[in-house]
Amino acid sequence: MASLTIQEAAETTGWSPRMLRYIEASGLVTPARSASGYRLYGPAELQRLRTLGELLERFDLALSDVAFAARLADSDGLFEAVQEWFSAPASRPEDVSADDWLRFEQDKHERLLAVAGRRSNELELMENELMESR
Amino acid sequence: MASLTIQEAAETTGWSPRMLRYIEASGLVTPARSASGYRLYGPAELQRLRTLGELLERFDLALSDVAFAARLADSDGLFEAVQEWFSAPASRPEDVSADDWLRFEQDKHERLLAVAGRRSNELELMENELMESR
DNA sequence: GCAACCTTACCACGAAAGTGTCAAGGTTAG
DNA sequence: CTAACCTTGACACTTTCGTGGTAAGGTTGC
Repeated sequence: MASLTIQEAAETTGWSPRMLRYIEASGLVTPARSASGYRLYGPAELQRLRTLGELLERFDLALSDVAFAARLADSDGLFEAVQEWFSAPASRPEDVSADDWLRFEQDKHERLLAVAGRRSNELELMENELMESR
Repeated sequence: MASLTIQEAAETTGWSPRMLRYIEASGLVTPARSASGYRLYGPAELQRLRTLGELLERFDLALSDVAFAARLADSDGLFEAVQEWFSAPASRPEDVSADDWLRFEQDKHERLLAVAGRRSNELELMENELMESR
C-alpha cells in the first residue's frame, strides 16, 4: 500500500535522504524494509518526519534532544534516575545541622543508585504488557 | 560554614572550577552569590554536583541531555509538544491498537508531569535561605 | 598591602553532532 | 539491458559541546 522510497519520502517531508538515514540511526523514525532492504516510508513515518521538523524549529531543539527524550521514555531506570536527581535536595528537614544534612543526602544518593540499578520499573512492565497484548 | 567557594566546591565534588561555571551556565546547578558576587555552594548544590557526575556516567549521558531534561520539566509547552510527537501514530508494532497506545502514552505523560510539577519549588528557596546565613 | 582567592570575557582545541557527497555494488521498472 | 533508483561505508566539513587556559580586574584575610 502507500509506502514511499527514501527519495520520495525526502521530497514530501523536506528532509534529505542523508538525513532520513541519520534520523533512523538516531532511533527516531524507523521505516519498514522491503525484501531487498529498501526503506519503505508509510503515512505514519511521513507524518512523524514532518512534525519532527516543526518540533525542532519551534523549540530550537537538536535531534539529540529528541533522541534523549525517547531514551527517557523507554530506557530502563533512566527516567527514575533523572527524576531523582531533580528532586534530590527537596526534602531537607530544617532543624538539622549542615553536617547531618550532608550525611542524609549521602544516604539518599546511595538509595538513588540502588533504584537506578534496579532491573525493572513500572514503565517497562507496562510496555511489555502492551506488546504482548496482541 | 554553610557554603563553599568555587574552588572548595571543585575539590569536594571532583568537577573543575571551570566546569562548575559551565554547569551553572547550563542551568543545572546554580549556586547563590555573596554580596560581592562570589559563588556560594551549599550542601544542596554540592550533593547535586556529586550525583550529577554519577548520573552522567551511569547512563552515559551528556550535560546537554540533563539540561534538556530540565527544560522539559519547566519550560511550558515543550513537554506537551514532545509528548505529542511521541504519541503521534508512527512506527510501532501493528498488534498494538491505537487506543492502547494512546492510553499508554497518557500514563507516561502523567508520570512525567509529576516530575515537572514537583520541580523548582521549595528547594531553591530553602537553599537560598541557607546561603544567607553566612 | 600583599597573596590568594574570586569575577567575567575571551581564545583554543578535541570530540561529537549534523550534513553533504562520493564510491562500489545490488534492485527495479520499462 | 539500461537508467535510475536503492544499499552501506567512508571522507570532509561546519557547528556545538565540553574543557582548559589566560588576561584584566575586584575581594578577602592576615
